[in-house]
This record gives sequence, C-alpha cells and structure tokens, in this order.
Amino acid sequence: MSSASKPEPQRSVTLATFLPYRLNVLATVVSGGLGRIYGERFGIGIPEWRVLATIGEFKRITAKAIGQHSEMGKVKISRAAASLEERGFIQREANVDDLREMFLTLTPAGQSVYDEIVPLALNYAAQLTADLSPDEEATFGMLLDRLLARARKEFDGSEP
Amino acid sequence: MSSASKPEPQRSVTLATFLPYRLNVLATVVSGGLGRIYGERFGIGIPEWRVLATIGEFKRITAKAIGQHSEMGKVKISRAAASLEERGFIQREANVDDLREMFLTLTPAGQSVYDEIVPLALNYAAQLTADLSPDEEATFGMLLDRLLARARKEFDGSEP
DNA sequence: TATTGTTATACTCTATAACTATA
DNA sequence: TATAGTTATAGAGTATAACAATA
Repeated sequence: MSSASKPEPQRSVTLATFLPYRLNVLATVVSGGLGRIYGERFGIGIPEWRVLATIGEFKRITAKAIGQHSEMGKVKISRAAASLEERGFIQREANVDDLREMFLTLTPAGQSVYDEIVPLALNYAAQLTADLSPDEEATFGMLLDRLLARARKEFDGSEP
Repeated sequence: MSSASKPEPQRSVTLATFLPYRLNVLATVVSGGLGRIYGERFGIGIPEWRVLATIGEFKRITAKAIGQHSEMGKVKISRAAASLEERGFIQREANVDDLREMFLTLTPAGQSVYDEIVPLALNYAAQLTADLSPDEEATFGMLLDRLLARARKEFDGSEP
C-alpha cells in the first residue's frame, strides 16, 4: 500500500478555484460589459433586453412564451414589457382566441433599436470568445449546457 | 466559385445560444442553489459568504485584501463584515502598524459556521460537475479562465 | 494629498403574494 | 377552479459620492 491512507477531506474553500464563484464572476463581468452596450445607448436593462431580444427573435409572442424562452418570471416580463411599451419600442395586442393573453410585437422604433443592438451584441460575444479556437468554443458551450442541465436537476432556483 | 458570395451578417440574436445569456443563466441557477445552503441554514447572503470564505481561507485579513481576493468593493465588504460581526461570526482588530486598517478574523462561532458550510459547498460544487470527466472539468475551468481574462480586457465592469 | 473604511442615498433586480379578467 | 397578466410590497444587491480617521 502506498502512503495514501485516506484522502483528507478539504477543510477550506479556495474562492479563486471554486466553480460557483468563478462562474458568478465571469457572468457578472460579461453581463456588465454587454449591459453597457444597451444600457448607455438605449437606456434599457437586462430584463428589457431579454424581452426585446425574444420578441425580435419570435416576432409575435405572448408574455408566457417569452418566459419559457428567456428564464424570466411573468412579473419581470410584465414590468419589462410595460417599460418597453412606454418608450414606444413594443406594442401589445389581445389574442382574440384567448383574451387573457397579449401578443407582443416590436414597433418600427423597437425594430430599429433591436437592429442596432443585434450586431453590437453579436460582436461583443465574438470578442469574448476571440481567444478560443472554434473547437474550444464548441467544447465550452457543450460543457456549459451539461453543467446547466445538472444544476437544474440538482437544484433549480429559477422562477416558477 | 461556390454559391457562397458573402457571409450574411446575422440579423437576430438567438437567446438560447447567446453566450452572455447562457453564462448568466448558469451562474444564476448555481448561485441560487448554493445560496440556499448558507442562506436557509445560516441566514447569510452572497457577500457575507464571500467575506466569510475569504477570512476562512486567509485566517486574518484586511477588508482591502478581501476585496482583492473576492471581486467585491469596499462598500459591500464593509456592510457584509458589519453584518457578520453583528451575528458574532467575525471579529475586528486594528492593525497597530496602520490604524486605518482592520484585521478580520473568525470567532469560534464563525469558524464553526464556516466548518459546517465548507463541506456542503464543496459537495455542491462536486455534484455540479458530477457528469463531467476530470479532463472535461479541467478543460472547462481552463476555458472559463481564458474567457474571464478576455472579458476583463475587453470590458471590466467590476468595482474599483 | 492619498488611502482605509464607514455611512448615505438612490437605483436596479428579485420574490412573494394579492389581485383582475378571462377561461 | 385554473391561467395570463398586473400591481403592491418588501427585500437583496449595486453604484456613487461624501465622509472620518489615519498615513
């Protein structure tokens, strides 16, 4: 037998190597950088950006469906949508088949803002991964998805 | 020549594949799960956990040094430290060589809480990566570091 | 003058529940 | 009864600046 008797349980957490911490730091820095792009130029925050991006992607969509595609609860979406409507970036129209629902669409002004943000956001994401080879980028994305799936199973603190 | 003339610039952002969004979602779910561990049992939040963890790691450290090791500004640290002191988890003692500074240390109660949290936190992190091979885990960590380095260079929205 | 740390203020984000109107 | 969405409220977290004490 080797000198390794029992693996010593670790008695401290090294923050710098602790995955939840590092993920949080990276996400914060990345979100902050991206937030400047749409925050400074268009005065919108993360929830508003997500709603705008989801409508931009699906063109005509209910708040509930936005929630399913953007990891946000109905409260956050409702407020973000109200704020975007105030600024004239989106419109609401009732769904005649179910009057509880409202379809959200971009106004021309909203489409224009969206069209301005998209290349900036894509460029930002591209800059972020500029040091990675395409393979590394794909690997990172794949591992990220697996971690996310695991985290959801393990414990999903997300909104109902 | 092939039919590929110019690569079409992308006209929309697909949220589900957009890296800043995915990082944010993963970090939020992971932070939320971990936050339950120290939140529900010990009534502390993320800034308090980071301060506790940093003191636990370095044993005796100033607020400024905590800031350098934990990505937090002095204001957040000051408040987290005040809260931890109120609960009797940490102590402050002046640095006689520079009275502007205060060394922070864990009290026996704080050490005991820390000793309870450490294995829970390590286990949480281990569960998170349970689906990854050691190689994959190392690769993910390496890529995460490179992304973080790039994000900081590209734009560091962190506190001064 | 510059630095460590605290306090004040205001703003964003989040979580919960109560409410409405429709189904 | 259940669902889509809104409103109310309170709690975290964050950013900024102003401040006190010390260097």
